[in-house]
Amino acid sequence: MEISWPQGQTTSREKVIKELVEGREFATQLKTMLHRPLELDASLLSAEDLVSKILTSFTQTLSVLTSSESGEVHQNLAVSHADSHCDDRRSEDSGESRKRPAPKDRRGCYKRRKTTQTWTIVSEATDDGHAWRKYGQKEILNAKHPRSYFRCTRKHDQGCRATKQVQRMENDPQMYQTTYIGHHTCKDTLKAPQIIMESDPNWESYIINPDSMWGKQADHALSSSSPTIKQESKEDTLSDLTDNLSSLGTNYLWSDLKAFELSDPAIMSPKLGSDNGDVVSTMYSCTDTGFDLDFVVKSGRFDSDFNFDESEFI
DNA sequence: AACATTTGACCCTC
DNA sequence: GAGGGTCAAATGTT
Repeated sequence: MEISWPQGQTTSREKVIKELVEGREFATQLKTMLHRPLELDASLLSAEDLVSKILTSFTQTLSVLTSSESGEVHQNLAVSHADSHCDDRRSEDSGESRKRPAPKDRRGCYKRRKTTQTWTIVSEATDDGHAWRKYGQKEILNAKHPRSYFRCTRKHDQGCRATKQVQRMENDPQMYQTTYIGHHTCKDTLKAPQIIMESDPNWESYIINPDSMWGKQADHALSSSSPTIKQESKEDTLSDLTDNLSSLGTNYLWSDLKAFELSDPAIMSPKLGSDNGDVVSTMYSCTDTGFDLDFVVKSGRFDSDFNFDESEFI
C-alpha cells in the first residue's frame, strides 16, 4: 500500500507515524497484559488505560489527517448551510395547525450524499457502541424485510453526519447487513470500550486477540471463511482511509463483540441475548477509497493483513 | 419534560 | 414514474 503525501505535510506524516507507533506500543503492552495477567507490574498502566491510550492514538492520527484534508471541511460547510436553510423554513411554519399541515416546500433541504464513502458489514449484531436514532423505515422492493435508517444522535448538537442503514438478511434472518454512510465526527468514541469492559469482565477472552489485532498472524484455525473489505472508489481521500481504520479498529471491533447489548429491538433477533458462547461472525464490505484491506472477525478473532508499520506510509 | 420511535408524506436520483 | 432516502408530526417511553 502506498500513500502519497502532499507537499508540506511531512510534519503531519511524522505525527501520524508517531501516533501509530505509540498506539502499537500500547497495544503490545495490552497484549502482554492479557497473556500474562499474573505477572502484572503495578507500575504499568491498567488495561483500561491502555485501551484509552490506543484510542487516543487513533483519534490523534485522525485529527492530523482530517485537519490536512480541506475538501471535507468544504463539504461540511455546505451541509451546515443547508441545515440552516431548513431550520429557517421550519420556524416559518411554526404557526400552522398540528394535523398534517399544508405540504412544506422542502426542496433543497435534503442532503443525500451519493459521493460520501460507505461501507457495509454483515453481522449478528447491529450495535456498534455509537448512539443512533432511528429516523425512518422503508419496505424495499424484492426484500422480505424492511430497511431501517439511523442517524447519529449527535447530529444536531455536534453536527455528526454519520448514518447507517440496517437490513435483515433474507437468506439468514439472524444476520443483519449494516451499511454505514459517512463517519462519526462526534466525540463519543470512548463509549464503546467502556461499555464492553463494564458489561463483561471476561471480555478479553472472546473479544480481542491482540496477536491478530495488530497484524501478527496467530491462530487461523477458526477462520473458515474468507472475509473481505471491498472498496470502490468514490470520493478518494486520505481521511477516508483513516476514518475506516478508526471504525474498524475501534467501533466495529467493540461492537460486534458486544453483540449482546442490542439497540434496536424492532429488528433484532431475540435469541441473541443468550448466545454469549456462540460464534460471532462478521464480514466487512467497504465501499470507499482505493485502498485494499482484508479483515475478519470470526469467533472473537480479529485477523488483519493490515500492518501499522511506518514503512507502509513511505 | 425530554428523548426515542413510528409512519405517512415529500423529495431526489435514475 | 419507481424506488429509495429523509423529514417531521404523532405517538410512545423513560
